[in-house]
Parts: sequence; structure tokens; C-alpha cells
Amino acid sequence: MENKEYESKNFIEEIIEEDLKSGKHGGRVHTRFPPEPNGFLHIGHAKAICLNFGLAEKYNGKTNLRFDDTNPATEETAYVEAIKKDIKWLGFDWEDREYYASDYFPQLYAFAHKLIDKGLAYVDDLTAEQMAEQKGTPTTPGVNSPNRDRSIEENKQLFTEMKEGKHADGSLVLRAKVDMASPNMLMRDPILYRIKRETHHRTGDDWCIYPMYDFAHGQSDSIEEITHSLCSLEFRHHRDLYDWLIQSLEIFPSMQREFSRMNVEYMITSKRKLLKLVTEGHVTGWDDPRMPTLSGLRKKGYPPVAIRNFIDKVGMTKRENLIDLSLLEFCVREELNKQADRVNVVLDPLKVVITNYPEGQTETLKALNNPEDEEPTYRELTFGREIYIDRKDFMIDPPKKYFRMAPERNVRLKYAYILNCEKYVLDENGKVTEVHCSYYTNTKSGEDNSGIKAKGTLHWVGAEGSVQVKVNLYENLFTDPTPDAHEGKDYLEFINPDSLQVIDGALAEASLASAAPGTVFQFMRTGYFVVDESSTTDEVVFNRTVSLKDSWAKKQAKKS
RNA sequence: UGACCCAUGGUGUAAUUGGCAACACAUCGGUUUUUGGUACCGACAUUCUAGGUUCGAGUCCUAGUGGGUCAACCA
Repeated sequence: MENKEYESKNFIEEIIEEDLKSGKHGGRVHTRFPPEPNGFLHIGHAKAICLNFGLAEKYNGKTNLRFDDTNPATEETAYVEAIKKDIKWLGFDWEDREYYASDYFPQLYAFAHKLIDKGLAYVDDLTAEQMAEQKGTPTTPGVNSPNRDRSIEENKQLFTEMKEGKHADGSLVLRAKVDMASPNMLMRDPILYRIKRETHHRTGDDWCIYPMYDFAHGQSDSIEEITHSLCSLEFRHHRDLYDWLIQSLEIFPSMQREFSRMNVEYMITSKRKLLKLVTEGHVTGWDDPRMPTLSGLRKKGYPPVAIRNFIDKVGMTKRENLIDLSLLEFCVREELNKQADRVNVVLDPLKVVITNYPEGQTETLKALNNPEDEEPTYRELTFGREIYIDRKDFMIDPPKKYFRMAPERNVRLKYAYILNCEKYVLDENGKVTEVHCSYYTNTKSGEDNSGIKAKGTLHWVGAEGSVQVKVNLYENLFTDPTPDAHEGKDYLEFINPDSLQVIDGALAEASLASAAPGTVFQFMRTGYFVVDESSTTDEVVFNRTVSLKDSWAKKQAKKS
């Protein structure tokens, strides 16, 4: 991109650059990320975060973090903390600009009075049902409320009483006086304030009336002098109201624009549905590695840079979309290939006895940590008469093009010797319990002048110098790419019963005994695995981040 | 029977704003390889349809078609 003469811009960048050119707001760019603290951030929020913070970075502007906390029934301080942690983890910084819509309650209340004074808002005592009835439908106009022409004085009186707690929950609301015949349902005298006796996570019981989204969001943008207020497509209809309120209130003209939400295969991003997964115990929590939450992806070992690269590749448009999961996984592998040290871990150990290797003898072998590093570093492996390989790396009767261990075959042990498979031992069920091999003494890695060929190279761990570890193998939480897009079918019907497989008896090379939680390793020939935060020196636990590409397995799968 | 938004390979985006449809992922095939990983090479499109304007249309105009959104005292 840097080498191009021009740089392709998305539609939001074009809008901003036009504003910059025309000198709007003195060339200032100020965005905001406005989560409601009623749940954890997910991959979809990452798009909004990257957009808002990214734009500010690009155009030398600022980004506010603002909690849209106008519904005390669902919001909690714990969510505030989790959200802040996730944004920081992604690598963004709102500096000292941490705001809350609830901080503006007094100002919003004053705005409401201003609207009443201008004859643009009224107090209504219709029930929710009556109001819905009078609202009409998208194709038929609504009818005016009998209270629509209440006098300004009476409206002020009633609204003040609402605030003072003189009326019951739900008995009165404040509505904007717009147009009951508007083709935009949102303009049919939308509710601005409702009475709700509920303890707010910040303002406690100070208020018993709370502003609705439409009377808080745009006004907060305006108060903070946000220049570009970016939200997802479903808020397009709100834009008319957004503008109407700003004009009526004669406040700072923030501008709202909408982009399409990101949908990723096998993931859902409805907070309600995610919450249900948590409360019904389909997952262990918001941060379960199978969740599309940022905390879940973190626990799964996804590097934040990978997520940012992914968002970057996905782009910014107004189209409906369904992104291949493989693109996300590509970004994760791309990053981890650079970052992760390679280690030997055998998930399903099969004992191999090297018959011509002296009993009781061991030797130390040098292993490269990461072939991608410019400055190579090494660690040591312990090799001996007994080692373990992965069970799937041995077959009694292999198919064509199987390069791994089989009777009478040669196979290379990575960083060690070439082995020749002499025989195997079966138990009473016909299961292979161990394999006997001999090794070619002059085939030691780096010193091999034997000319002996081996088609395959296997990872392994020595019986001596290995530790048992626990490994969580995660797969997609759902069996369907769009679990919540099937009419008449609940998304829970698509829960993958095999989304977690726990392996207790995996064997890892000794260096992993003291692996630090949060570190991601590449298990050679297997995949990327992160050390779980719960790991101790007594028990090391790994979570599978993503498997390595496996063209052999793919070919086999296609055959069957 | 409305209003608004959208339509480019399997997927997601580009196209210097009317001038040779490009990139990434995926898929398939190949080369290299002491990871069946990585890296590298190759293959993969009548730009939703029909008309129109133009020397020239993915881009502009008209009419269709298809998809999405909107009737919470949620955000």
C-alpha cells in the first residue's frame, strides 16, 4: 500500500477527508467508542474499536471511550472494567477521556426542558400498548396522542414531577413532538424519557427517570464535540432523529454515519444470545475460549495484532457480509508463525523403544526455537532409548503417500536420528502398545553424512525429560456457519457437542514445565497452543489456539 | 404493500472517480523443505438483469430483480 501513488480509502475516510478539505470543525477529527456496559466486548466490537481509534490515529485526532449507560436494569460496573481491559489489550488508549452518558444526566434533563419550552416535547400517559397501537405501521401513518397538545406549562410541571418521583414507573413518558405520519417509525413521536426506579451502577438512586438511547447518544456526542459518530447500519433510521434533536436543541452538530456490522462464520455476536450461553452453562463464562468475545479470543491465544490485521483485511463498507472463519485463522497463524517458539508435544503418546540405543544412556540435542527468527536461539532436548511419538504417526498398514512411521520404514526424528521401524507390539485388543526401532548412529541431525533417506520427519519427546500436561482442544462452538440465521430453529440447536476435547495425558518436552501463562507455542506439526492462566508448576494447561494447516489430513478427509 | 440502505470471483474488499477488473483468504495443482508448517510459482470473474448516454460504463441515467433494516418505556 505504501508503494502506491494513491491510497484507496473507505467511504468513511472519504467523508472525513472531504470535511478536512472544507475546514469543517477546524480540521478536527474526534471519534468515540460507545459501548453499553451490559456484557463483554466481542469480535464485532473490535471492528468499531479499530475504526474509531484507527481513524483518530490516522487523522491526528482523538477518541473518547464513553459508556452508554442509560439503562440501569442491565448495566454493571464489572462490565465496565472488562470492557476497559479488552480495549487496552487490543492496543488502544483513550488516555484521560473516559466518559459516561450517566455523567450527563443533569445536562440531558436540562435539554429535555429546553425541548418542552420550544413546544417540541410533551408528557404522555398512554400505556405502552396504546402507544404501539397509535404508532401505526411502516405502511400506515400513526395518529396523534390525545396528550400531544398539552400546554408547555403543564408539560414542564409533569416532567418535573416525573423527575421528583411523584409518578409510578411506566405511568408517564416524555415524547418528542415530531411527526406521527413520518415514513420513519422512529420519528413518530419517540420516547425521550421513561420512569424507572432502578439502581444505576454509577448514579445509584439519584434518578428515577432515564433518557432513552436517542436522547442520550447524540446529545453525548454533541457535549463531547464528537465530529464523526460512527455506528452500525441498523442505526441508519436513528440518524433522522439524531439530526432533528441536535437541530432542535441547537447544540454541537456531530455527524452520524453507519457502516455494516461484521459477521464471522460460526460466531454469533448478539449479546443476548451470548449471555444465554453463559447463564445456561454451554460455556464456562464470557471468556470461554469458544466465545467470540475478546476475552475468549485472548484466552484462546489469539494475538491482538492478529485481530487488528483481520479487521483491516475485512474492510469497511455498508454491505451485508459473512466473513470466512479461515481469514481470521489465517491472520492468527500468520502472526503466531512469527511469534511462537516451536516445541515438541505429543498429544497421544505411543512408546518407541530404540533397541540399539544403550540402556540408561541419554544425550542432549540442540533444537531451534523458531526458524522465522533472524537471530536463531536454541534449547535442549533429552534423547534416550525410550521416546514417545504421536499415535497417528504410526500405521501398521499405511496408505499410499503416508510418510510417517510404519514397519520396515525409515523416519527422521526432528533434531535427532533416523529410525528404522523393526516391529510393533499389540495388546489383547489389537491396539499397538509400543514400537521397536533401531537408529542409524551416523544420522544425527546436523552431522548426517550417511546418505540414508527418510521421507517423513516426526516430532517426539524423550521418556526421560518430559512432563505430562493437560491440553484443551477447542473447536467451533457451533456446527453451522450461521447458527442464528435459520428461521424456526434456535441457535442452541447448532451447539457443537464436541467443541471441547480435554487431553490429560499429553507429554511435553521438559522446557514447558515452567511455561509462563499467556505464552503461545507452536506444538510442532500440530498447532498453536497458549498456556492457560490457570497453569501452575504442578499442572501446565494448554488451550489450542488454532491448528496448523494440514494438507495431508485434508487429503485424507476428502478420500473418505 | 411504505421509507431507507445495499448489490464486483466461493468469501471479503480494490479499481487513481468514465479508460487494460486488482489484492487477500479459500479451493485446486506444482516447487522448496529435517514441521505434510513456512516460503515460492501457477489456475480460478460475461462486475444482479434489461435498456440508455458515451469513442469508451463496474462506475452515469431509467426500469426491474434480489438481499437487508425499521412498528422495545433496549442500546
